[in-house]
Amino acid sequence: MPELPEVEVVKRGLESILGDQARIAKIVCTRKDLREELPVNDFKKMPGAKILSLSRRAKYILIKTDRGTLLSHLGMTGTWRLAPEGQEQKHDHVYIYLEDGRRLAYRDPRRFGYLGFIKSGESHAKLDHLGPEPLESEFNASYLLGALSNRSTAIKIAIMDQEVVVGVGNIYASEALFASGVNPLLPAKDLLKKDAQKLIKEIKKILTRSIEVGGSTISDFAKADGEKGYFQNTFFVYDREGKVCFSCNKSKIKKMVIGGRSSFWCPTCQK
DNA sequence: CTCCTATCCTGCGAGC
DNA sequence: TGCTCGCAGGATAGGA
Repeated sequence: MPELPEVEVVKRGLESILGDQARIAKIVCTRKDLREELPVNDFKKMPGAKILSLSRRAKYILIKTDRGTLLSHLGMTGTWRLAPEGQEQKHDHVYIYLEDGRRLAYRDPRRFGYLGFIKSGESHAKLDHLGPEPLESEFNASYLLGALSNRSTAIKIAIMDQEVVVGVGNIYASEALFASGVNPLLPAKDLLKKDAQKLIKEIKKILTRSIEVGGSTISDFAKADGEKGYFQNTFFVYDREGKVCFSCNKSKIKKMVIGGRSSFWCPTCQK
């Protein structure tokens, strides 16, 4: 499901559910691994842990407790939801029981997701080597031009590389490139400064707007539970192969697999 | 270093 | 209707 906006909204949903008083009663795994092994031994130490705060880094959600931090990545199909007794679903892999009787379920059919544990005061390999957050000021044109200066790979692949900038996935990469008029196949190092500025502005704009749209559904946390797809966003190019471009009203949207991922663009608007 | 491919896994919709 | 096939929003390892 998720790129950065979706993860941010799930994080806020969890935040609103958990508040600042929640304590974990127990964590139960219905299998021993997702993509990687679940930290079942660390989970065993969690009964009684107080949840202190929720945060997000890249597409990871961090659930900080007084016994360490749970690290969640939703992969392609991961979802968190409130799951009262009797509302189990196929592919529920982990349940977090709260002391107040509620229960969170992590469901992930494809199991591309990840659940890990960070011991208090320690770092975690998954969080090393991540590029800047796209909505922070450090993600700016001079940074980006530097990061791309020796990259001959397509710009679309480059902006999806989490070491360049985090959180931009396949859909928003296509959308941001369209909005900034940059051809997705352009060698990254050939990006002009003015286009870098435009691209950064559009990435920030698109991600911010998507968070806002998703945020409006937060009160109904069930909606943060996948299946609904992205936030009813109107995509300008994504999944619009062969359809007329909304901007120039002339060209048909092209599709090409770039770096193994479907990519969409307007040949007129993106030279 | 960078680049490129394959791969993990299930579900769904298009097409026959 | 039922079946097969291709594809899906992520991330990584490993080899060139």
